[in-house]
Amino acid sequence: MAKSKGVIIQSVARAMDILEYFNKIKEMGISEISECMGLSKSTVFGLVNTLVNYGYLEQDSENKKYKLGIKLFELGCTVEKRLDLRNEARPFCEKISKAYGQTVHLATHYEGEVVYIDKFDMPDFPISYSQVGKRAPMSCTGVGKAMLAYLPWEYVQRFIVSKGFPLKTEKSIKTVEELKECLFEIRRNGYAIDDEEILIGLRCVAAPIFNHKNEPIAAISLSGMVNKMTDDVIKEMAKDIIDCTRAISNSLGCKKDN
Amino acid sequence: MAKSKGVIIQSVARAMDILEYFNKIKEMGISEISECMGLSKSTVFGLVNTLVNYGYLEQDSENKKYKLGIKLFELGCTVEKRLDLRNEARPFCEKISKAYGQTVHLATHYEGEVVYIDKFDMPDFPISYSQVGKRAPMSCTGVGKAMLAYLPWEYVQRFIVSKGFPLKTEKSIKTVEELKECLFEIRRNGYAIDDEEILIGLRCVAAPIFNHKNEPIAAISLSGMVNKMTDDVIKEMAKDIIDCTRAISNSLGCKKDN
DNA sequence: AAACAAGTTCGGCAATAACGAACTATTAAG
DNA sequence: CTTAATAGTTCGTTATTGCCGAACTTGTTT
Repeated sequence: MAKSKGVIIQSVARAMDILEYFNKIKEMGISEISECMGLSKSTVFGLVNTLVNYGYLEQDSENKKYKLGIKLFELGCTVEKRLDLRNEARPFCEKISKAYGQTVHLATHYEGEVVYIDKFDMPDFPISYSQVGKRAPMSCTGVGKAMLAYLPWEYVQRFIVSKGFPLKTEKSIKTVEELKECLFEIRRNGYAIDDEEILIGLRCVAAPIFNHKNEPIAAISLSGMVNKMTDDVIKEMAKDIIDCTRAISNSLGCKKDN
Repeated sequence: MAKSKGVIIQSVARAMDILEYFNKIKEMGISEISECMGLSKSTVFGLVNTLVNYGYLEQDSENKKYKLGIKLFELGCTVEKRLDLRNEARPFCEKISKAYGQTVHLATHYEGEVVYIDKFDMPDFPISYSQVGKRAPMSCTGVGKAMLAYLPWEYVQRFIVSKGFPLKTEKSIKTVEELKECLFEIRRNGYAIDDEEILIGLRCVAAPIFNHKNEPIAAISLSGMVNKMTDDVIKEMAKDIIDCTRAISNSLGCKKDN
């Protein structure tokens, strides 16, 4: 399932494949899992039973089906606290979201994917594709491209180019040349634009956040419907976003202005 | 490590023991883990390497140490969304917290322990023992006792009595008789009081939340310093908390008024 | 009441995880 | 600058342990 590097303990890998499955399908029984994963019922039962014992899965007493357990919430909270970036960024994101009345995303990257770690939605125009904790392709999002532009080319090569470009819409980046050109422009401007590349009708402006080692560890974006996001508006937004990301970067110990 | 029920897959159990460890000590190396768990370095390496491959652990590129990975944040967020209780309760908690200017906790229970799922802190008087995602003993907390009072006695027996009573302060419940007496009174009053039973100087009032099956699945508490929490104040607070928990219980499909 | 479906248990075989030792890499000390 | 020490990683062997198929149990449907 996952790209194996070095020693992989089969049963542990299978257990985590099962958890992964539950991240998509929230409730499943033993038979269902064993069918999906091509394992015998008894094997799955052993794994699931172990996961239940540790609180990673819970069994519904009514329909006997299993679901993700509260232990994952517990561990997830621990990780969340480590993301102190989130706390640093929160007031800035809130402010900018209110200022423009648009949705703001805060995201980090992990192995070539965007992971949303915070979101300030507009009640009247909620964006459903992004949810805190969820992933999205880097090449189709403003936040993703903003980070890619400042990541070493080996990273881009390894996690983006070699995997092929996911086509979310017909405007999504399709080739390496396109990507290179786009990243070059982002570095020149200091901000990234997503012009209906993940969802038709949606445009975003994003800028990267740097840590003390000057690595782009996150990004912030403002998203809105195409008709409201004219070139002039975007330019204005970009200024404010860059002010924000610079301030956050500084608070994380970043010295330079990228 | 954990109480084994049925088939337990050793390597999976060990992998989860490792994750558990990281929930306490945030950064560890291979040698450190292998020492703590009494396993050979190579065994630990295999497990850790598998966990890294799946994003459950991450290795710091500088000091080579490992820490909990972002995948846990991802799965934790999925679990969090399932806790729709949290969303239902949030406006009520916020309101009551503001009304009294005191800290409000929302907690559920799992295997005889309280798990905090939301918290509204007072900036000028933050309570540090409770953090979202963390656990606490049921017998020492208002929220815990409020739920225990309405849980079947087998539950109390199995998870509380048989485990012994944790003594957080000298006022913590020490005996079964004390507990029985206390739970009886909670049922009579409809609310629970924690009088410096988890932390000296802290008093709480709590009431349980019921689901559609009339099971006490959560509780809300108001906490404050002893001098502010006089008997009269507590009685007044109790009324408001019960109003809240009744409303939340109803929104979860609970018909009865307990 | 019987047939079915889903969860759970059992026993035997062989794959696999565990271990110790050897090998790097990095850091501390002499 | 050399050596020692510490921590991370790899390898090969062995028997432990996890895997499977089949049987058993429980509950539901026709």
